[in-house]
Amino acid sequence: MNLVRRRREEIRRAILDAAIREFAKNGLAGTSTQALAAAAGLTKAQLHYYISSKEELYEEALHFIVREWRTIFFVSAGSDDPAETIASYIERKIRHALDHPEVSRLFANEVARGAYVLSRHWGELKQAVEEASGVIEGWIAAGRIRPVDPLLFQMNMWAVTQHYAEYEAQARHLLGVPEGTPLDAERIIAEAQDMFLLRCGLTPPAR
Amino acid sequence: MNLVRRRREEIRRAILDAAIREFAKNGLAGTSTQALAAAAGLTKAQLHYYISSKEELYEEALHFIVREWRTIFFVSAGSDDPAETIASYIERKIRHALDHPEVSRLFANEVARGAYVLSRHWGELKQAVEEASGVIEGWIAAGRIRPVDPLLFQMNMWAVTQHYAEYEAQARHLLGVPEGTPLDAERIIAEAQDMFLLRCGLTPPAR
DNA sequence: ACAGGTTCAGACCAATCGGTCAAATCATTT
DNA sequence: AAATGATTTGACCGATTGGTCTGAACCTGT
Repeated sequence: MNLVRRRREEIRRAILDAAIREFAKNGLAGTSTQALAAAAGLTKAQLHYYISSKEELYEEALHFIVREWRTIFFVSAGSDDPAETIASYIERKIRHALDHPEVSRLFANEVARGAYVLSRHWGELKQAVEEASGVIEGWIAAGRIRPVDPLLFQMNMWAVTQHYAEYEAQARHLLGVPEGTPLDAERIIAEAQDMFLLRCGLTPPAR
Repeated sequence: MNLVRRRREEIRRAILDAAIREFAKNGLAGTSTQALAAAAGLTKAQLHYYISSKEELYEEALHFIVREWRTIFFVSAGSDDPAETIASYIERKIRHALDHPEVSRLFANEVARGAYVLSRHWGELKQAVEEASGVIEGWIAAGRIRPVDPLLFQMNMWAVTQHYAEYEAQARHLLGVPEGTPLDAERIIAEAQDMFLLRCGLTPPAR
């Protein structure tokens, strides 16, 4: 029945969530199937009924993230206005990093290791980045923004927005925010937006 | 004799290097003592003659990094000129990231995991950051730079400079730089300097 | 009520884990 | 040359690893 199918999909979803959380914490090699099973509320044998191997689950989790990001973050979004486009991208990206830090951390960990598993999905990533580069170059040619290295500009936006997920523990400590309460998203977004807009010779919104 | 002592220190240094490399790749849990020993050119038993446990070696590696960084990176360096201070910090930081990416990666990995091992050394880090915040606030008060969130400004510099170590694989792919050749340090430094100087309302050097 | 497949759990596998140990080897001092 | 300490070695420990297998429990359509 489809009640059975729904239950199965719930379990698979729980496994994927657990995988992202656990792999983000200790990496591929550092995460045991035991720990994965426990985090998903299953026994080890039960987990292996749903997945075929740890490596495959790892790759599936990464693939899931890439697919999700591809649909959420596209620099050339909506408006044609450079300031609005950049500001909106940064806001969305930082909010995502603060709300789902494990996702960003898993991705970062994989890239830091050399991204061998991820390399299969790099084609789409490069394509998206080059599309955005085109948009930015258009802005420069039209004199709408100060000249910028389009690739590095994007990488730096990525660096800053990801940072608050990867370095959450450090940010907490430096900003004096205890474990329970969330980081001040507005403050972080404002500073990041100001920075990248000023880099482009654009006027940041009054605060 | 001291030839014996030198030999012992050579081995300990080889172990530390191997530890940084291996821990950076697979994290604490994901790195076996076997792999550590092999990377240092020793047998497992021999390794345990020099270290007492994997955890302790891990902590030692982290402590080494913090100590090293404390002496290399001090934002309030040399000159009193904001532009020069910022530009020099960024250059030093990015060169270090490109030359010793494993170091940055190990640190990032530990922080991403929650920095439980590192937390002991966070006092000194916070102190250094707050000193720098004082310097920056002084610049703002004197009207020498555009108002900035001093803490977030520093965190963003950290984010960008670290990024080219942590995301080296991605940067290689996007910039089209094959595995053997180094990334273009000048290009990366220039873009980063422009960004942070413009954020402060300062004029970047002509290129 | 029963047959059919789906899902589950416990025992189990070889391999590897971090770490120890005693015996052997090496280098150095006397 | 004998004695002494510093190193190295391979065998070994119990625990845990990723993964399998079997048989029981559980649904579900008839």
